[in-house]
Amino acid sequence: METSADMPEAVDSAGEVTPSRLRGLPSRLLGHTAVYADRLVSDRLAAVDARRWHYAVLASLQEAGPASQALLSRRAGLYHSDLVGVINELADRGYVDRTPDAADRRRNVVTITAQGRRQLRRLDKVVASVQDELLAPLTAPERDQLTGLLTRLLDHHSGAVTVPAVGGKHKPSKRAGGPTA
Amino acid sequence: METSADMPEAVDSAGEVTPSRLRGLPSRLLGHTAVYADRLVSDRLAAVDARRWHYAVLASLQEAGPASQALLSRRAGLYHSDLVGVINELADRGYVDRTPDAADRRRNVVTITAQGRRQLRRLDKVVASVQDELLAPLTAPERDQLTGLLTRLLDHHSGAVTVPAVGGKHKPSKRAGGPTA
DNA sequence: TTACATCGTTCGTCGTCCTAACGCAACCGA
DNA sequence: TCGGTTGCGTTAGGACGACGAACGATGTAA
Repeated sequence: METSADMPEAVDSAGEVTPSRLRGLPSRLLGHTAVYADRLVSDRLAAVDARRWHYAVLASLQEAGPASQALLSRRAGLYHSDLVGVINELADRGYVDRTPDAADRRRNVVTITAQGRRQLRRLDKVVASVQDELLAPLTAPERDQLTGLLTRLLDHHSGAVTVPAVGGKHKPSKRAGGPTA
Repeated sequence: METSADMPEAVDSAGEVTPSRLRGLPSRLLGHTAVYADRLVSDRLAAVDARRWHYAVLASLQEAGPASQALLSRRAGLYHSDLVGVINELADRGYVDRTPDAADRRRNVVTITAQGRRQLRRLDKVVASVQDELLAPLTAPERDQLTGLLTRLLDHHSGAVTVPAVGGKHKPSKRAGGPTA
């Protein structure tokens, strides 16, 4: 259809309408809502001096028990490079202990502390309320639909070994190889 | 519930299960799928020497006609700071013209060229096929459901003037003020 | 012993979102 | 006609997340 492109004085008119090509684009909707969600979560967590990964790591420790950093990074789904800082922060706040493993001196064993458990419970509440805030406009069954659909997308793309390398002509393509999550 | 946390030898066992607290979290699902989608889109676009913003800007020019950079940035939803580089890239490739506006010498009028239109058509195909790839596991009605739900979330949070500033105690909160998009 | 894999850590890249400031030009009210 | 405000394009930069590369120290298997 190509909505008329050669209208003259469209330079001004302050029309700030999103192009129709973009308005319904799933990838775009996904990206935008994710940005909103991230901001919401980060802000709410910052109010209790926490970050997203704090929750993931504490939850992982609580549910699956003590772990080496390598294992922990696989379980929580963040890069081992980035885990270091998170563990530092959690240790500074007294939420986890990081002690060298006697059995394998390469490893650190990370353990959640009593304070860590208390913080985790606090975060549970914050996270739950943030989900509620995020999904406010949706009814309960709609929320289930959404998480169901997203879960299926995620599952699908996790088995697919990521982006089968299209035509790799122009650029070295960057970003190949499946993620950890 | 608290799934047993004090199981002994959980340090190894290579169990890479995502904690149950995280598995169904909408904000997390959203973030992860968005990352996947972004990567998919970026990779596919890179194959035709394009980036996400290229598409947004070309689409905006095509649908709403020539515009100053300021207006364009509002329409396409990217920051004027970042627009500069995008326009440079598009101009380098001959997809847009950037000419000073005689009527208002502060402005540049950005116009899509014939080549730009051709590229846009190319990108249309790429983008469409990427959506298909992204939503592969979903049926047509399910896809509609998903975009519908996401749209509603987005609409809701767009009117809400963004994050009503919770308690602002620990940190200066960073990131206040509503976004452009 | 030699070769290789793993672990923790540091550093650096890239893209996105967003702020701040600059010089310039246009506009508006006095 | 002037002076202030506002808008424009541009540059520089910070914060943050996903991700890669490499290194020394350690474990493990040939």
